[in-house]
Amino acid sequence: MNPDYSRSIPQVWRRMSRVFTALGDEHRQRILLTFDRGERLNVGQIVAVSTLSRPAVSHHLKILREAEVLCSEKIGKEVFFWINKPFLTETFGNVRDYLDQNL
Amino acid sequence: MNPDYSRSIPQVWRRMSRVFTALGDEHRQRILLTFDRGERLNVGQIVAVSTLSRPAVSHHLKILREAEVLCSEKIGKEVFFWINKPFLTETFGNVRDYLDQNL
DNA sequence: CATATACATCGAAAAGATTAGACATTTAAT
DNA sequence: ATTAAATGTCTAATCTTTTCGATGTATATG
Repeated sequence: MNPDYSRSIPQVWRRMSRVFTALGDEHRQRILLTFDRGERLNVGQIVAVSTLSRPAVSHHLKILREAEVLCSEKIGKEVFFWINKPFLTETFGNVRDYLDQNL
Repeated sequence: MNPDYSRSIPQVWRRMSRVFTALGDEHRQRILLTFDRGERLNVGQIVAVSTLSRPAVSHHLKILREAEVLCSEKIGKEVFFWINKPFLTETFGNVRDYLDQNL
């Protein structure tokens, strides 16, 4: 048993924590799955297929961006989002490796 | 763009959703990381290293069990928990494969 | 059978997350 | 300089999750 309740969360888990939280919400999962391969979507497009208001979508996009699940770039008046696929692939791989090696 | 906002969550994601939610909470992450390799812990042991009350720990264990992150078995008066490592390894692998193939 | 142990559940309070309207900001076009 | 378009932020209401004391249930033990 690892009793070190205060310092026990390793780095790979800390970074993953926000990913778990970000993807634990069904609206945010739907946003993620709205993207086709390599596609970039602006906020208006995401709002258009969502059932939520624009502020709500904006809120969820912020959480996804802060978790590094999505990247964003402002071009003119628009803000484009896309999936941070390298990060997600690496992170899920890391978690699986951590499981294999430590748990 | 995938505009099918209502039916778009694939099976692998539906099952994963509860895992994300379960692991999105820091208390539940700490519980998971309390286990050593292949170890089985009873509720009392988990409560002992936690900063939470027994009902709170019980609540989190229920969520982890329902997400299939942990397995449990009652033996006598005690309930033992252990990490469902095969499921976690498989599920994180599935998610990574899904990312590679679809996003 | 009475008591103790280990755990789960109930219920209410507290904390936190989500939501949408109103407002603010940035950028482009006239 | 005005106006319009795209997006972000603020705020308050609502909803959900978390929390713990109290109570309930199952199992073992004297």
